[in-house]
Formats: sequence, structure tokens, C-alpha cells
Amino acid sequence: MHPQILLADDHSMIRKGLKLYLQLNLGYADIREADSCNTLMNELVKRKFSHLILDIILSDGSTLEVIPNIRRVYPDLHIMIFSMQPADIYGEAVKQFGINYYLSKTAGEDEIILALRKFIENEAPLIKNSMPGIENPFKTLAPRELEILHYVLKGIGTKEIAESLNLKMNTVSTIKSRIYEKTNAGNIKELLELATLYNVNY
Amino acid sequence: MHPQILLADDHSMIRKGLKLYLQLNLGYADIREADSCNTLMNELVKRKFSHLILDIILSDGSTLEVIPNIRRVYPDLHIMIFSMQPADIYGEAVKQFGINYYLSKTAGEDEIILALRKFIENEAPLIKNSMPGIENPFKTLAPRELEILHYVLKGIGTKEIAESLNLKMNTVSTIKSRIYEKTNAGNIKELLELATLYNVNY
DNA sequence: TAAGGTTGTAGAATAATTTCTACAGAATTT
DNA sequence: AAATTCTGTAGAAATTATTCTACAACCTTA
Repeated sequence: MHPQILLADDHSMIRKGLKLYLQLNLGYADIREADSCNTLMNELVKRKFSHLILDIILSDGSTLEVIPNIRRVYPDLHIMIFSMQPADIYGEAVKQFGINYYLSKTAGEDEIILALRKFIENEAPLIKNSMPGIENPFKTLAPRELEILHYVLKGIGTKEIAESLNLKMNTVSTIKSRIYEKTNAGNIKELLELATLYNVNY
Repeated sequence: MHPQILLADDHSMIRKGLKLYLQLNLGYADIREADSCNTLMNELVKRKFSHLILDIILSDGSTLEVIPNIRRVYPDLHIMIFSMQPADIYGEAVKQFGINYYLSKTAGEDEIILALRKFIENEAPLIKNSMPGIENPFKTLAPRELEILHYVLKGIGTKEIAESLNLKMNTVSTIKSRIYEKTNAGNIKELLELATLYNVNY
């Protein structure tokens, strides 16, 4: 039973690195790639996969939007998030979708390698229960809030966000106000500062 | 004369991807890695390199801080920035240091490959060499524009600025639009980035 | 399981911001 | 010196964003 792996990341060098690594060092040959949510979904219907490794942000949007669908249609697919975003924020959000593997791109090489092997060999989940400590204000954001945060941090306006996500502007504004409330930021400047401070990049 | 290449990136998978790619597909074997400004500097003194490929943000800070030193000590080293940051903002800044190769991580695979080969084979620069010396976009701002910029950079809104300066909101908006025009910023996010980049504290 | 909070979504009303246009005085260029 | 561009200022109109309210579906907790 060899694993069939799909990699979704919008940086081709990340895909190359992962793929070559998985092939050369771990001996998993059956690997395909996707760079957008769109191609990701296409690949998934084309054939069967056992493991999916994906970033949160792809070239055409956030995978948080498509993960619920993927989960519903392929309940047995093993999914790992491999992202720059800090696990203590996005890991929480992603657990709601039943995803227990979250690996940071900034992790050291050894850690990444270990995590990859564990993931593909279906060992224990990688998200540890968060340690008590400083409150990360972004940790309390709901999935949709994170998604919209992503746009806000890029400097995109309410109207454009609404259009991108097929929402009413009111909705986006409401969610924005919840983001500001939860993070205690008073304006975009402060929100950007906080995001930098807590290492939240879109 | 085989090229001696140093890769500096804080994502080990990017380094792996680049390294394996350069080795397997382009046949360049002599490659070393660094994940921080610190190790980058250490590698440089350890031995001679002909080419340096580096990201702007490493684990311990921005390479913009160390590039001037590197340039001074190794004037013949060929340097390429390989970064997620948009070239139209950072590319300009980096030209000040005499760096003419800027490649985006989000570029397609073909483009990346072409750029890498060109770079290592010392072909034409990838950032067009426009005007000598970098214009600081903030330098062209009129006094009142700088005054209002000051408020804008603090995240203060048009209405409040107008009240503080006893102006009509229209006036403030007009001046703001002139600021955006002159700096070529598309939104506050970009304006803040530019301000950081050019050390504008006003 | 009932009660209470959270999340995702908007309508209506309101407020903030931008755009387009204009104009006079200052600065700069030809 | 005349012509041109830049600055500082707004009115009117248009656009964009927020607020306040609501509600159903979900989650959590006592």
C-alpha cells in the first residue's frame, strides 16, 4: 500500500523541495502537484490520493474555503497543513475541520523531515495542545474571520473583499469589526503591527 | 570556472528545492546553505563564493541590513534576491545596493528556472537599470503633504485629520490622493511598507 | 437539555472617504 | 516675462465603509 501524495503550494520551489525530498530520501514516488485551489480540486477528482499536503494560501485564494468540501467528499484523505502561518493560530482554526497535522515552513529541517514521515506513515497527530502563556489575540479568530483578515492585511478594501468572497459589504464590515474587537486593534496600522508582532502574515 | 553558490533562506524546503534543482537539472554541484543573516555572514568568510541567492527576510532579521556590508567586502559577488516581497517595492530599494537580480518566489516554474540559469551564467540583469540613484518617493512630497502623511502613517482617519488641522475632509482626501500618487502606493498597507523601507518617521 | 455564547450572513440607515472639478497664489521652467 | 506646473484649499456628487440590528445555525456549558 504505497501512499499517493498530492502537494498544493503556490511556490514552485516549495513543491520541488518537498517532492524531491519525499522521493529521494523517503522513497515515496507517487506524488502530484497543484498550485491553486482550482487545480487542487481538479487533481482530487482525477484520481485517488491517500495524503494531501497543502498551504493555506494558494494563488487563487485560501484553502480554508475548500477544505470543508474536501473533507466531506474524501473523509479518509489524510490532510496536513504546511504553512508559514503560526500553528497556534491557524492550527486551532483548522482543527475544526478535523485536521490534526500542522507543520510550519519555518521549522528546522530535521523537524520537517520527522513530521513528514510521521504524517505519511499515519502516526500520532502533530498539533500539540497549546501551552498556556501570552494570549495571542489572533488565536480567537474564527475561520471566516481569519480568511478576511488575510485580505485586510493585504490592504484590500471592504468592497473588493466582498466581491472576492461573494459576500455583501455589510457582512465583510461586520466581520472586520469583530476582528478589530478581538484583536483590540484600533485601525489598520495597529492591526498590521500586531500581525507582525505575532507573526501573522496573510 | 564552476560557480560557487550560497543559498540564504529561512525555509529549509525552499533551500532544498533550489539546491536539488540547481544540482540535478543545471549541474551546479558546489552549493552551500544559510538560514539566518548570522550563518550567512559566517559562510561568506569561511570560503569564496561567486553567487549568492537570498531572501529578504531571514530567521534573525532582514538581509537589507547586511547587504551593504557584503557588497563592500565582496564587490564581485553576484547577488540575487529571491523573495516573496513584491519586486516593485523592494526591487527599487535593493538597486541602491547595486543588486540587479530580483526574482519572485511566486513566479512560475519556467520563469524561475530561466532566471536562475541567466543569473548563474552572468547574463543580463533582471531588473532593468533605469535611472541612476534611487529616488526616494517621499522626497517629492510638499510640506502639507508630509504633514498629513504623518497622520496617515499613524493610522488616523481622514475626518480626524481634518479636524486636527482645521481643514475640510475633501481637502485632506485630495492631499492623501496626491501622496498616494507620488509614492505609487496603492493602499495604507503599501504606504506603511514604503515608509518603513525609506525610513520615513515624520 | 435548556440557556447562553459564537459564527456567518445581511438589510437599513448612517457615516466616512474619495472623486471630480475648480481656482488662486507660489514656484519653476522655458 | 510668459507659460507651465505645483500647492493648498474646497463644493458637489458619488462611492465606500461602518453601525445597528437581526436571525438561524452551530457550539459549549452548566
